[in-house]
Parts: sequence; C-alpha cells; structure tokens
Amino acid sequence: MKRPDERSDRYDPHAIERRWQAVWADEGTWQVPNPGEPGFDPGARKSYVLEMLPYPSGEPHMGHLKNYTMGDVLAHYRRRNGMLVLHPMGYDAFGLPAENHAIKTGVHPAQSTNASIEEFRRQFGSWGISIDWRREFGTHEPRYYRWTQWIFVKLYEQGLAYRRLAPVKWCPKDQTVLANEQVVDGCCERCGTPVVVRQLEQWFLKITDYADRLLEDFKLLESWPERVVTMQRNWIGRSEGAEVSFRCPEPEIEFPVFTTRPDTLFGATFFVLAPEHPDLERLVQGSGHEQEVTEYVQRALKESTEERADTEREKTGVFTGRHVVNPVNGESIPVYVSDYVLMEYGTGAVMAVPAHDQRDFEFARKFGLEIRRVIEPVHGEISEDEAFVAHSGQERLVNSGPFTGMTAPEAIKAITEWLAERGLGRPAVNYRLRDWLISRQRYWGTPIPIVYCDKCGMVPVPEDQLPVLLPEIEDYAPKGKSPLAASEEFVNTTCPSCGGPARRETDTMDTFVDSSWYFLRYCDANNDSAPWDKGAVDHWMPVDQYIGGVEHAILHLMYARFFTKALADMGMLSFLEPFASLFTQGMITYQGAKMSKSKGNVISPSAYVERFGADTARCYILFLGPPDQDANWSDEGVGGVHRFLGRVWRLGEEVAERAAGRGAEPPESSQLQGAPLELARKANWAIAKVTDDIERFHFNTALSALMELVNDAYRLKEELYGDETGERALSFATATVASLLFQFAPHLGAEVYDRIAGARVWETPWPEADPRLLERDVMALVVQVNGKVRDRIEVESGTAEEELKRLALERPNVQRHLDGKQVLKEVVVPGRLVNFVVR
RNA sequence: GCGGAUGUGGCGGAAUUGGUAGACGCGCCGGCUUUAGGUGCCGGUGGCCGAGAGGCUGUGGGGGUUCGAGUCCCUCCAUCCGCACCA
Repeated sequence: MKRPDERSDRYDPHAIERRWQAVWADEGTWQVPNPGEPGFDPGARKSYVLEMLPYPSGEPHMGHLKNYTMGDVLAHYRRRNGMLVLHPMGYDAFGLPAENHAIKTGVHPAQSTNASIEEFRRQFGSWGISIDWRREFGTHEPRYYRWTQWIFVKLYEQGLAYRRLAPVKWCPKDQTVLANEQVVDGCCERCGTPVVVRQLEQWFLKITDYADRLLEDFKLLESWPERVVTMQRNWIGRSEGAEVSFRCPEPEIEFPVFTTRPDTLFGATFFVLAPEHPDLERLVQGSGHEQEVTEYVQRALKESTEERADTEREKTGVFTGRHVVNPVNGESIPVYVSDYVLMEYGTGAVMAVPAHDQRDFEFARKFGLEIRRVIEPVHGEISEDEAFVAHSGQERLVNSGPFTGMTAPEAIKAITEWLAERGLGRPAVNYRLRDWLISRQRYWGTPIPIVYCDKCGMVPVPEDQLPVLLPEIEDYAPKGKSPLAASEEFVNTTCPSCGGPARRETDTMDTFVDSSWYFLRYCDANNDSAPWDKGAVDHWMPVDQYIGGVEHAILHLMYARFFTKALADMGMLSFLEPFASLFTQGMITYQGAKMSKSKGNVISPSAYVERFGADTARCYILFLGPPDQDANWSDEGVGGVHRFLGRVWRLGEEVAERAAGRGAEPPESSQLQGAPLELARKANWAIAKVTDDIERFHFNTALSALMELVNDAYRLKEELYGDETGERALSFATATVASLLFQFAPHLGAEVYDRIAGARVWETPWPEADPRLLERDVMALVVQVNGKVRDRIEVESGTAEEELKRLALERPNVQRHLDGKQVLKEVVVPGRLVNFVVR
C-alpha cells in the first residue's frame, strides 16, 4: 500500500520549481535589451518595475518575499501585455549593521555582506523572481561607488555639496553624526541612543535649494499614496510669512525674525532668543544680566534634545536686560532668552505675541508680561483658544494703528508691504527642511572623493582617478573620527591639482547617497565609461511602478527625488521625477506582532519554501490581505493556499489525461449551453476579474477568483468528460487557471499550462475575456418590500420593467408582505432589484 | 495638540458608481473514499426564534439623508501610524 507521500498524484512543488527555474536561468528568459541591442523592439511599450533594493543582512525576510512577489506579478503581467519590462535587482550593501557586526566578530564587513548577498541571490532564485540578472550590482562594489563618487564631485562642482562647521546630531554609541531625518524623538534611529549636539566640519548636500521644486513637482507624479505626499510635504514644512527686523539700539544689533503672522505685529509685547543664538553673548555684555543668562544657557544646552522637545513642561527663560524696537510702532519691548525658541528653525529669534500664540501666551503668563489682543472676530466673541489659531477673513485687526479694521489676510499683505517700503522687512518663505548632512565617521561606506591640499585647498578627485578605493584596515571600531583616518597610506596622497603632498577626506557618505541613484544605474549597469548612457536612462526612466515599505516615505524617496532633479539640472537626465507611481506595502507580522529577534518570533521565508514550495509562499503572502495593509502570517493559513495549488495541479494532471489534446483554446461560444457554458463563463469572468484586480493591486481577491474557478471546475468536471464541447470547456478553463495563476505561482502556472497547451505560458499574450461570455442571459432579481429582501427570481436579462414588477408581484412571499397594504412607490433598478414601498 | 489611516462572523478578509452583507480562505461540524490517517472529494457554518416555510436581528456607539446605507453626512469611542514648542 502506498503511503500518501509516495502517491504519484501528489503535487511536488520542488521538482516543478527546480525544472522551470533551470529553464529560465539557462535561457536568460527575463533579460531585457536596451535600445540598440539585439532583440530590442522600438515599437514595444516599456515598463520599469522596481522594488526597493534590499539591504543584505543575514537572509531575506517575509517583507522581502512580499515586496519582490508583488513586483514579479506586475512584471509578468506587463510582459504578457506586450511591454518590454525592466525588472532588475541589486543590493544596498554599505552601512552600519555590517560594520557593527564586524566590530563584534572581527569578520570584515565585505565578507559578511557578500555572504549575505549570495544568500539573497540564491533565495530570490528559489522564489522564481523574474530578474534580469545581468544588471545586478552591490552599492559597495568599486564599479558602482566609483560613480557615486563621480556624482558627488558633480554636485560639488555645482555648489550642491559643501562643507561647513555646523552643530550636528551625534550618536555617542555609533560614534557618528546623523542626518536630521535619522533622528527620531531625539534618539538615533538605528540604536535608540539619545543624540547629542556637536560642532563639526561636515559635508552637506544642498537639498534646501530644491525645497520648492520638491513640493511643486508632486503634480508630476502619476500615482503616489496621498499620505506619503503629505508626509513629505510636512517634512519640507514650507510656510509663508515675513521676515521682520527688530533692532536693538544698545548694543546695536539687528534681529530678523520669521513670522507667519505679520498681522499680529502690534500685539508683540516681548522678544525671545534661542539659547544658542550667536548674538546672545554680545547682546548681554554689560547689561548686568550676564550671569543669569549664562547660567540659563548652560543649563539649556546641557539638556537632551528629548527633554527640550517636551511640550508639556512649563516654559522657562530669563530676561536679558535688553530691549528691541518693534518696527511697526517704535515700541521698546524686553528681550528674553528661552529654550522654547529653536535655533534650527527660522532665525532663532521670535517676536512674541502672547494674545495670539499659545507658547508666547504661556511664557507671558509665567513672567507676568503684557497680553495685548490685536485681532477680533467680526461677529461675536472669541475664546482664548480660538485666538491662537485661525486668522481668516472673519477676523479684523484692533489696536493696530493705521491697519486697524482690516481683515487678517488684508493686514498680512498691507503690513508686509509697509515694512518692505521702509526696509524693515520683506515677504519670506521658511522651511523646516535642512540641508542633508552626509558625512559619516565610519568605515563601511563610499569614501568622499575630496583631497585637502595646503596650497590648493579643497580639491575634488578627478574622474580619471576614481574610484577612491576603500582601503583595507585592521580596526574599524569607531573612535569619534573615521576609521579611515588611521590608514596612513590612505590619508596621505598627492594633490590632483598641484602634485604636492595632500590629505584625503576620511569620512564616508551616508548610505542614502548610494541608494539615491541606483535605479538609474540599472538602466545601464555595466557601463564603465560613464554612470549611464543618457539614451538608455531616458528610455527606461522614470520607474513606472516603484514598490517598497512606507518606512522610506521621507528619507529615501525624497533624497532620490532631489538627486533626480539635480542631475536633470546638469543635463544628465531628461525627466524630473524618478518614480511615476509608488506603492507602499504593509508589514508582515507573526503572532500578531512585528517580527523581531528580541521577541523571538522571526520566521523566515526559506522554511516555508522548503516545506511547501515557493509558489505556496508567494501566493500565501499575497492572499493574506490587501497588500498596502499590515498582515499577519499564520501557519494554518499557508496550508489552505497549498491545498489550493495542489488542487490546481491535480486538475491539470487529470485534464491532461482525460481530456488529452483539447488545448487552451476556448470552445466556440455560440454553441455553448449547460455545464460547458457555465464553466466557460466562469473562466471568462475570472479573466476579467484577475486583470482588473492586478491593475488595482488586489492580489488577494485575484487569487480568490481563481479558487472559485477551480472549485467550479471540480464541481462540473464529471459532467464534462466524455463530451467534445464539455472537455474543451474544461481544458480551456484549466489552462486559463494556469495562465492567470502564472503571475503569482510561476512554476505551477508554467507546468500546468505546458501539460495542457504544450506551450510556454509566459510567451502567451495576456488573455482577454470574451464579452459574449461575460453577459448573463439570466440574472437573479431581488425583490424587496420596504427595502427588505423578500424573494429572488431568475429572470431573463433585458426583461422590461413592467414585466419585472409583474413577476415580482406573483411571488407568494411578496404577496404576503403586500397584503392589505397600500403600495406607495415602486422602485425598479434594471438588472438588480424591484422594491415596493408600502404602508 | 495637528495630520492621516483603520474598525465587518471564532479568525484573515470580500462587497469598483448607495442596490442580495459575509465572496475566498482558515477554523469548526457532518458525510463519502468497502479498514487508519496531519490525504483526497462533497456538504454545512453570523446571531436569535422556528419542526418547516419563514421571521427578527446584524458591518465600533449614537443620530441623519434615502424607497434602500458597510458604503454618503454629523457626532462620539477605540486602535494604529506620521509630525510635534516650526514662531
């Protein structure tokens, strides 16, 4: 007697998957030519389908499976719709985790990274992802980072990369600076250590030059999630207002402030400087308040970013003993120093209007300062809270000299003009966005290609001397300066300009620089005379569909947009936005929680691929739910999808035997009736449904549609065998299942299609539903009384309204509910329902 | 505090424009596969009442618009995410 696992009719995913993977690898099936290369079809539409490149650490996780499966579905779907599809893969290989691992274990980051890349590559292969592997690279390879350095030099030449002494966020644990974007709640995004502020000479990229265009060009995007756009918009934080000058007569210092509310200028009753304000010391000198101010500043600077950011705590501050003049009324107002004013926003100084600003109000109340209301509603009273927020046409100025009586919006304009005419202010726009700090005092990154020469100063490394290779070093442990500084032969070099002795920059670049242009390199990955050929990039770009996690909503996506614009401005690209459409996927959780090593609930795709096969793992992760939402992986659930694929396989085997040679062509639709018609209809319904669902990223419902089709095939198949038309319908339906399933479960789809049609499904155009089979000749008419369903009738499609009403009234259950009542209204929705409104 | 999202059976989820709520899957219950199955096939499965026909009820709570609301409007609650002393 045969044990179940020995049965010959058992779905064996591993044999099937191995077989088709070998075909695709041998034939290079998913390679796509560039313009001018053999096989390139200038008439075909292009589509660039890209998933965010993985950071290779350990082995791939469930998020990767989801990400690359989604992309693969689209890539296949678009290929079969006649498009030339670019679907590449690479690795974001530089970065701190590999380096920290190296410090712990002594294994060189290159070694662990490469081992991980090999594992990623192997698993992507085992998942059957359709990649053009000729375009693969890691960002840590000199043949790649050579061009990262090249781009840096170009940015430098444009004045978009610059070096300056700046207060920077420093992570004491990682011993490196962080970009503003990498500081979360005052802590290092990576390790959670509270960050401190340090003054350092650092490299910045001038992303602020592009703030307006980063906002403006959202309109060029085809399809981005609204919330990602909103997040970026908030991050850039553009606000319009005015810059207004407050002058201190003694000592003579000008203090410009930024305000969005110039209409409240007459309500400014005091003035506040940030503790870090550079003019503070000079201001206080000789005021008699030096000691209190110094003490306060010392205390404020010692506090962590976290503590200072707490909005709940009471306002603190001290009087400086100085006054500044309010330019609109010449009034002298006292100057305070307080930590609620931030040096990094605006000018580090604010005019305080306690009647119309919550924070100023709190400060004024604590220090007993005047609160002067200058805005009042046109109608009615305004509560204290409301006074802080809105300024609309519904409010008018009071106590505001010549501007009294104007509405708030009018006054904003008038006061700003008045100031500008007198050289006391001007309209101004302010941003929350800061320049991008890219220096990292770490080893495992792209060296910054700059040389310091005593004679020539800062000299960028010329193109023919790139790449500046990352040297082999003994000790990469962080010491507060870059480990590269310890390598004498790296640091000491000759000046590219004068040939004299010079020293290299020893910082490396933030890894986000590496990933800000990788999508361009895929277009021409093996070019060793340029970062890319413009023709190739202009052909493939922009990415038509980008897919990745929301966690990159701000950082990566904004940096990549910035790079694209900067490179386009240099004439190197002919488009302004890198990613036309963006899809952000939800997280995969396990046991209801985010997977993490500390929780011990990490599961790996490879375990499921080994047990059930890649097709099951791929389908299950998509069947789990809508892909933009978080979804919980459950071990019971996988079994259900695996059973479904087993059913597909057995159906394929059985049909290939019992309806041999019937092929994939649909039977002539005009002759169909009964079971063959029903199944042919279902198959056409599935074609339409799956097509639509893929377009809408509703992969879960596409798979349910296929399950329904398979269920119907099982239910009807015994009836269909032995009859020419029946067998053709069954064979067609089964081939359709395989064809539609191929995108999700490529191996099984290819196998079953091959068994039935003797053809390669990926070379078969995407099927189109036969419109004649999408129409129903009978439909279920719902009969309602007062909106409640009382019966359902099978009626012929196209039955006239009067006839529908007549048929509905005949039904006994409808009669019962109408009995003795007066019909007030009859609602007929053709093709759907009849509703009698009675009393 | 501001902004955004989500809330539907025991569970994951379905329901393009307002028109049969619960597709599909998991789980559970039952039947068949002349013996066993962590196999396969078939059927049932929101709750309550009822022998049945059928009835009542039901999409986080409350209210509204409509012949008809998971879907639209108002309001409240809960959970999650982003930003947060941004002048």
